[in-house]
Amino acid sequence: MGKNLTKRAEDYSKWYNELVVKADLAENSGVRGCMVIKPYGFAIWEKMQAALDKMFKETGHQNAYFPIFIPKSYLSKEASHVEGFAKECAVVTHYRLKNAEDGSGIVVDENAKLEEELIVRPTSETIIWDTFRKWIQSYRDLPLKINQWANVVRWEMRTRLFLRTSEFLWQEGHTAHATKEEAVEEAETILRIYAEFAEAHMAVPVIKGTKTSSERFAGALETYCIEALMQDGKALQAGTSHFLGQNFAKAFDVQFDTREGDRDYVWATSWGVSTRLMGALVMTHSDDNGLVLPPKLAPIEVVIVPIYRGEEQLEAISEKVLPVMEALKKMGISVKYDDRDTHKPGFKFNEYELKGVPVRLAIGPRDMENGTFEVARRDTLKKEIVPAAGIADHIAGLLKEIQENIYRKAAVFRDAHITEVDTYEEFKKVLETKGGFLSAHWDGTDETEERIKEETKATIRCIPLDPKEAPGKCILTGKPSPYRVLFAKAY
RNA sequence: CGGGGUGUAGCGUAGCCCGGUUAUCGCGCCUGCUUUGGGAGCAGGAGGUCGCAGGUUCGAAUCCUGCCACCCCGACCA
Repeated sequence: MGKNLTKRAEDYSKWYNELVVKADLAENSGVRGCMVIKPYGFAIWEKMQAALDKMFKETGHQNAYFPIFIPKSYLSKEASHVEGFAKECAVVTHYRLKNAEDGSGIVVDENAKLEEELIVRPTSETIIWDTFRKWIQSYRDLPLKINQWANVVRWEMRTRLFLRTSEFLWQEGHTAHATKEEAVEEAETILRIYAEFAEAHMAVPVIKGTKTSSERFAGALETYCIEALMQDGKALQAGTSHFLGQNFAKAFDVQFDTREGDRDYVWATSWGVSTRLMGALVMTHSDDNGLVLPPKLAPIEVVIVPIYRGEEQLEAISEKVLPVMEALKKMGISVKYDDRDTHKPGFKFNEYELKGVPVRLAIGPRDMENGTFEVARRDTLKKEIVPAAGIADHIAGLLKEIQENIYRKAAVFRDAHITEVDTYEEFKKVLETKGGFLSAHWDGTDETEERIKEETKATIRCIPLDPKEAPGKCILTGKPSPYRVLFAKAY
């Protein structure tokens, strides 16, 4: 990311905010940590949605929609769940306003107080499980695999654009299964889908793992996660998938008749990814010239900029451009022809670099003579002259290469920032100087994790799946440890 | 909720300490001409409750009091 980026969070945040605003992605709306997602940014989100939705449906999930308001009493049915969310809920207490008697404006009508307050959903487990009770009677109704695309509200004390906004968009999956094994398998399947989406579509390499008990979702028995590394050396939790056991089934009394004629509680999972992924996308690939978007998620994959003098030249150029656009569109590549005469080519070049458009074609008098296009790629900023004949195929290949290249670049960076450390001194030193993930031994206790967090601000991001058996000693206490876990400072 | 900081045009800002003509500059915007292969040049122009309310004063962006909003740090955070 380069010269403008330092290891200090406040500088990074400044850089990031500026980029996002300038890149037409989003800006603070001034509504308590919310964000306005501009059309260009939302187009990225829509592409993410489409790809994920396809993967969910291919694995037997169906979309549905549940209310945004949750009766307060629902939230308290699962003890650890309410404990985890109670402190960050927006509450609806009244349903009517009126004109103030002294004419000072609109006030809440105290006569319109709700019998039971409504919570603006911070997540939908409770209202969905209240519904699942009515939908599930027999093993024949299982598995029930539902996904919802929605907004949720969490009244965080401090917010950060994309990463922790008061309101955010996400998908939340909720499933019910007849057996524990099937539910665990579901949670792991979703984790694989998330990882595949992050790596193949977002070009963001991730580490799959499980959370320690202190970082686990409120109400879950196991939380699986994918963790990504940002360019400033901090980790970002990019998605979670939870095995909920029978906690919610018991809290909401969801029982079913088994094949054997018994009665049992169902086994549950829930999982989600949010607009935070867009933050991950920006912070993983962007450079000092602006966004770098992976072709698979770029709203515009190819932009064509004509360089001309006068109407006649533009018409002649357009004649060459239109067949290329047609050919690209036939291949399913999104292409924009920017023939505005209100901006000069140089301005457009910079604008589309800022927006992260993967490939830019330019065509001017010189190319008209030679029968060529100038092709520029966003990831390396390199330019080449390519014959017009067969250019669509060339571009299709280039887009694939860019998709792979930015993934490779991010993976090399990530791998270079996983450091094995064996002493607490080394741990602290690497954390301060290099950052990134620290692979270290831990004695498995909450107390040790807590103390390391207090002293260094690093947390255990995950216990990697299928850890190599490599016994060692906890860096803090020296007690035995079966395998290494990954620590990092996180967003 | 505690500590620190900032509010001046669409955006970024100078001026404030030490009150005094018409509130500074850059970007952007509008008009015209020339330009167009890496953010164009020149000329002209529009745009302001100086966060809000009150006070001191002949006079307040500037001093005083109160309030509000936002940012940063902390506590908090699938």
